[in-house]
Amino acid sequence: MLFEKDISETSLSQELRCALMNAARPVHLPSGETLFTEQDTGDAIYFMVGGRVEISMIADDGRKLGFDVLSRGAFFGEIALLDPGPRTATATALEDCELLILNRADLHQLLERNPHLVAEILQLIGKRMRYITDQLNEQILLPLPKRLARKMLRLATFTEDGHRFLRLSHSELADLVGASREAVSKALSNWNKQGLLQTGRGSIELLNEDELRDIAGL
Amino acid sequence: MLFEKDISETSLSQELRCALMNAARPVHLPSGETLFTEQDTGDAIYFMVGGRVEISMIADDGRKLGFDVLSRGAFFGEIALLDPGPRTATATALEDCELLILNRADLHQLLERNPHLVAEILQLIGKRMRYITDQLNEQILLPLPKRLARKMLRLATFTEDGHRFLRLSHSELADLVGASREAVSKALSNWNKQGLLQTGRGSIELLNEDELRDIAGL
DNA sequence: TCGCGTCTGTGAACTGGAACACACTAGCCG
DNA sequence: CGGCTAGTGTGTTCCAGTTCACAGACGCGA
Repeated sequence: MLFEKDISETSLSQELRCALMNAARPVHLPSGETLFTEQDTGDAIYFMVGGRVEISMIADDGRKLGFDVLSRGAFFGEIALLDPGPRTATATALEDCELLILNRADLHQLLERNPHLVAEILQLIGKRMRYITDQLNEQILLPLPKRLARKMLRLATFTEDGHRFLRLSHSELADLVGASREAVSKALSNWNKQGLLQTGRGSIELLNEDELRDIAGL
Repeated sequence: MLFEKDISETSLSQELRCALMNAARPVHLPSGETLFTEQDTGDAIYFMVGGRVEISMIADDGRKLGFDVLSRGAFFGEIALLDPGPRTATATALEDCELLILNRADLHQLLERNPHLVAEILQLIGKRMRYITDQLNEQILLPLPKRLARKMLRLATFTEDGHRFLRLSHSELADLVGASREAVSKALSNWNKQGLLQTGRGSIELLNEDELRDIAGL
């Protein structure tokens, strides 16, 4: 269930990509900038061309629940696009980002002109719902180590030398799995000692992916 | 964020309702019967005409996480409709149910014939995503009492004498808020003593809705 | 009417993970 | 270079909620 892969650029049809390029407006989002927060209104969806964006939700007590870290090929903001109203999450740039923005009116115009794209869009939305549902499942039913291993496997990107690694601090990871920084640190340093991975400042390299997959129950 | 109300029959346009009635096939589902489970494949969506259906997810260890209890006016099964593949949850009839079933091919035909329904469908899907996202939020970030109070307020139906009540056992409720039966029993009997509600065998009547709403943080 | 199974109330022990409290380290900037 | 600010490692305490363990209580079926 590799979400990023599923909706990566390659998973969009040539046709949809073209249509989007024509209908959408390019935007630059500087690192650290917040694109929108919960309670903001807005009816635009964003497609990522470059950079990394974090999607998170802030609780009343200030706790932050990270939901995802997205990069090239992903999209976000679809809920308010489909159902106008407050956004359900906060989107922040972890790095300088290049985005394509498409608002509600644009979407409907696009679909009117290209009715055969409806099916593809609906399927994309379906995949997204699948992913959110899985998250709900995992966050509630799985214990921390499993959640952590899964999240790492999902977010890890490839280096040129074939290894997989991720550029996230322990506390960012903690937010993403709904746990405390300390708990994540402890799990990671255990796995470090066992040689499953190699922790560094703000980055983690996966050394034994199979074993991690095993821990994740995959 | 009353989901049942949002997508209740009244929230569907006259037009969409008519189109559905024509395109969809009526089905009867006897009490206790399971309509589909996770891993089943299927590409149909179901609209509820009568009865109650429970949507739940089963963990590897057998634990059950209830997701929702739906009644007249609600729909479910939309994920596999939009994105063919395994179902993400299990649907079981709590009572005898009357349903309308619409499969993927039917949907696409319907949308081809009535392209202006696309917008409404997309919005319905958007609302559903909103709801699932909220669930994710609440389940992870809120403590048990809050979750419990919210769930009860959401699921309570009206009696003829104007009170609100729900027909669920403590363990069913526990599944729905992702907690143990005992924890739910304890919370409920506390509130019972405080006069906020009246517990009975398999049913709960809400006496002080305002106070409960307060506990729920709404 | 008597069971027997399901639902409910409530304790007691246990535990995963949070919160708190430090010590230590790597980089960054003046 | 020295100091300052994240980021990390690890121990201790604490607590919400689980698990286990019963004891009623209601209600249905024979």
